[in-house]
Amino acid sequence: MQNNDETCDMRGFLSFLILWILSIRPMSGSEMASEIEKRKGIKPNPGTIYPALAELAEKKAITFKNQGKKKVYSLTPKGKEMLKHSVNHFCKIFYDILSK
Amino acid sequence: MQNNDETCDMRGFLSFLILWILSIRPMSGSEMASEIEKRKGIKPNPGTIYPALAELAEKKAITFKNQGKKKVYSLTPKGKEMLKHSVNHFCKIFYDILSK
DNA sequence: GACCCAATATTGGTTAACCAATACTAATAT
DNA sequence: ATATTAGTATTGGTTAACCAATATTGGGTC
Repeated sequence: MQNNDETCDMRGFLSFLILWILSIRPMSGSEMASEIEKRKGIKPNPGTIYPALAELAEKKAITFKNQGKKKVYSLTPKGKEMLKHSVNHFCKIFYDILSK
Repeated sequence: MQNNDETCDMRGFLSFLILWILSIRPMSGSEMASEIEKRKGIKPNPGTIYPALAELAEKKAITFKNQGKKKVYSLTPKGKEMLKHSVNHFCKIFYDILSK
């Protein structure tokens, strides 16, 4: 843990976060990284974000369209289902945090 | 990932969850494990929960009182501060999920 | 077409969260 | 006081999420 007072390093949440953010709006890998930086304060490395995107694409949770030199990713119907399921799980665990 | 459709395995959230649950009410390690099972659906193993509790105790985030054969853990002022900080971080990342 | 840059991809290695199995401890019962 | 059992603790090993560094690709520009 980088910060000694930080109990919540978000490890394991990256693909969840990706699906969530893509449900707000489609975007490219580099935009994703910046969006995640806004939220977490730490920008994921290329070696982190691209394999994560590749894995989600292989699972048919996301697709992309080439747009210039970027790949604009968006959710597939399967990805939306997965996200819904994960959000349910998430909320079951943390239901009483949101109403703090 | 156990479930192929699960994007959110909560790895890395255990100590955060512990602080959160202890802020609701003090409880022992075994009770913690059951409470976590209720939320996550998976009960953490002894080899997971007790080292986590020991680490938080060493950081002075929690203390305990012996009560029968149990150790009833509760938050210290420092633990409350850490939790507050972590909840802020958490909400910064996931602020728009809670209002789904 | 040669060069440059942004975006994407890959490789190799590290770390830490977690589990399974086993050991210890303390209270209670017989 | 011995056995039992719930609770707590430990040990050793596995796995996967992540990073740092490097490589590749694809557009634009001169």
